[in-house]
Formats: sequence, C-alpha cells, structure tokens
Amino acid sequence: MVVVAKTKTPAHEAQQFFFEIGMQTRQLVVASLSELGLTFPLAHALRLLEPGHPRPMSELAELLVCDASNVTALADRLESKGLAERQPHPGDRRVKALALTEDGIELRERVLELMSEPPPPIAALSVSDQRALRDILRRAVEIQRG
Amino acid sequence: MVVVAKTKTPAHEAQQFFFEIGMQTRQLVVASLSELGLTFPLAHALRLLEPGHPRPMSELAELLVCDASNVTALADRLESKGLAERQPHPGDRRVKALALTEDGIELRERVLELMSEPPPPIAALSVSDQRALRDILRRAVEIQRG
DNA sequence: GGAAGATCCTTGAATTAGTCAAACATTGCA
DNA sequence: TGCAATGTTTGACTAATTCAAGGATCTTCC
Repeated sequence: MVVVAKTKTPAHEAQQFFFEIGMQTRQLVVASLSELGLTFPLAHALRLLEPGHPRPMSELAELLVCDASNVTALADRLESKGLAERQPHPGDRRVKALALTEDGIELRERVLELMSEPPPPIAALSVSDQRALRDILRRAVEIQRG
Repeated sequence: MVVVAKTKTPAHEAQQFFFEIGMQTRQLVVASLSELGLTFPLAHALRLLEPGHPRPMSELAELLVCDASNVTALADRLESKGLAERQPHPGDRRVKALALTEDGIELRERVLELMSEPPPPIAALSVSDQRALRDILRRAVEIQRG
C-alpha cells in the first residue's frame, strides 16, 4: 500500500519516496533492536552516550528534545539493564551524568552497526546509484549544518 | 550531535545520512501533527484510510504491522475525534470497517501534504540534486516492489 | 444440521514513552 | 544571607503497544 499526495516539485516527490523508505526502515530497525532487548528510544539514547564521555541528563534531554523527566525514566531503564549508570558530576552535585558500562559500550556498537545497515531498497540500488545517493545526502546534511 | 559508525560501503554511508535526515524529519512532522491534534500513529492510520474505501480493521492491522487490539484502540481514538467511524461489513457481521468522516477526509488531506513536505536538508538542495534524489529513490522503491 | 475450528473484534492487564506540574537539592548572584 | 535559577525526581496522566483470553460469527465437513 502506498499513499501519495498530489505532487508538486521534485523535492516533494523525493520526500514521498524518502518517507516511504524511512517508514519501512524503521520497522526493520525496531525488529532488529527488539532482538537485542532494546526499544527504539532506548537505542537512540544509547547512541548518544559516547564511551568515555558521560553525559549530564539535562544535556541528553536537550539532544533527545524531550522533557527532563523522560530522561529520568530512560536512565532508569538503561541502568536496570546494566547498560549505563548515573555518575556524580565533579563540581556540581545537582548534576548526574550517564556513563556507559562495559555492556553498554558493547551493545551500543551493535546498535550503530544495525542502524547504518542499508535497508533493502537502498541495498538493491546499483553501486553508482548508491554513491550518487550518498553524495547528495551528504550535501543535504552539510548544507544545513553549514 | 552526529553519531557515526565505521563506514564500509557507499550504501552504508548513504544510510547514515538517510537515517540522520529521517530522524530530524520525523521530529518536525510530529511537531506539525500535534498542531493538528494528531499523534504520529494516528496520522499514519489516517493515511491508510482512503476516502470512500472503508477498511476492515484486520486489514488495517496488517498494514500497520501491529496487533488487532491496537487497531481497536486507534479506532476508538479516531472515532472519539470524529475522524472515522466503524461500519458494519455487508456479508460478514464479524467485520467492522473503518470509514473516514468528512472531517477525517479533510484532515487526512492535510496530513498527506504535511508528510510530503520536504524537510530543510532536502529543500536546501539544488533542483538538479533534488531531481537526481527523486529518481534514485524512485528506483529504490520500484526495484523492491518489482 | 450441527459440532469443531477458524476468523474478527474487544477487553483486561502489563510495559514503555511521553507530557506537565510540583517538589527538592544545589548553585550562583546580588 | 537570601533568592532566583538549574538539575533531577516524583506523581498523575495519556498514548501506543503487546499478549492472553473471551465472545460473536463464519466455514467446513461429517
């Protein structure tokens, strides 16, 4: 089933395909994550915790664009799974930073691999299309950052 | 903040950019949807209900790749918002089909527009890049369907 | 025709995700 | 010192989702 709106510009058409592939990809990712015992939000949080760089919970809330109390809940779950732990912040006793455990570091690595796995539609493209796609998307990302 | 795994093939790299743009897009879409009083799952369901084509709830469950009881809950919310209603299925009294109301048809239209709106990174591309992107993604989608 | 099994939807109980408002501790400033 | 701002938590609530179980209706097959 494909749902398509009236198209206008190339960008609109591109976005419709983009969206369709994205939806499918997400489902595949969610399925793979569940084999690792993770949900998408948890995996997303895990991704943002870099090994050796404990992150204050408030900072995580900002990156996740969510309420601080939600981070409390996510942190609870990460801790209960033994993937991360709250650390006191030297110099500010209000702050608790989340740090990955050994298990967390390992699992995060698998999450990163899994999330960069090209989904079937992209994997099925010719290599030259894949390269062209990569270059265009890189430009898209970089224009915006710049 | 950008999180990147060790890259391998062009497809992997493409996927990383794809994913990044997709995450950002989703947030924007969720924000726009909430102005319409909709959540993402509700909007997704709305999208799958074509005007004039009531859809059995079981069929919706299949398209949404979710449990039938979840569709019951979604249908309840759509009905309580006056966007859809359950209809008896002529010929099989077990089946209830969801049909859009007038309001539902109208809102669905806005959802489709909103979801095909190119996000900033794609909108910022040159028109020729947009066209190339559209063509490649179309091939990706079509290869897979074929 | 009627029993057995399959299909469709709902209900109830549970977990996760998320918001908001209120509370608490700690910091930093005036 | 006193007070406002900041960081985290708690509690109450809604939404999304799954699973197991139940009730209604169909289908099949003797």
